[in-house]
Amino acid sequence: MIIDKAFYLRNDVLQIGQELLGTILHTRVDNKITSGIIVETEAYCGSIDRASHAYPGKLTNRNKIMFEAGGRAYIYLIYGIHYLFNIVTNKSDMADAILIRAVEPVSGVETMMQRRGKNSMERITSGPGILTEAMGIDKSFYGEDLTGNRVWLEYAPGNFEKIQIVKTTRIGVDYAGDDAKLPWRFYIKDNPWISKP
DNA sequence: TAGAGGATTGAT
DNA sequence: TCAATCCTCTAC
Repeated sequence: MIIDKAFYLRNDVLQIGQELLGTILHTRVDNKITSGIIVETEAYCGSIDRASHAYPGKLTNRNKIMFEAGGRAYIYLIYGIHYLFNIVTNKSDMADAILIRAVEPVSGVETMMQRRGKNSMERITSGPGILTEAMGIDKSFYGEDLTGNRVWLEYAPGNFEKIQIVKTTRIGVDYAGDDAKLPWRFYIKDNPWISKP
């Protein structure tokens, strides 16, 4: 079952960040469908979180999609190299978003290995910058509706009930001072696909 | 309009 | 440990 708009529009980015674990992310690029179970996320809250691009409610040309209503994709380039995929949540003017840091490949594995230039499944989607490459996500997905037919999410019945969620600090946000210590990174306990330093 | 730096990765 | 690499933001 496709995850609908109401899921993303709730005013609780931390709750949504955890509920996304175990759901399935799909993309359709070049008529090829790739899918993966979301196993690692990070929450960013624009109004109170110094690690967020939208702190403190700052609207720029880059992050403006975060101020739209939830259920859209926020894509941006980091270090001039990698695109990162974020899910916008909450109602309009509330700049909350969730970074997808890792997925577990489910289908379209051949396509993902090909895009990553690898011969094995090892580490083809275990990191925010490489899962976008594997799934064909680039800047053209900026603002894409997450209930459309290029990228969408789906509930995986039973998954959420059986997983254990680990809460810890986010990665690469040392510049955010005390907010870098917030336990807003979530991942599935013992899952081999989470990103590793 | 120029300059600094980043929600990362992979090779050394 | 460190370079790659380019877009965005900020200040002049």
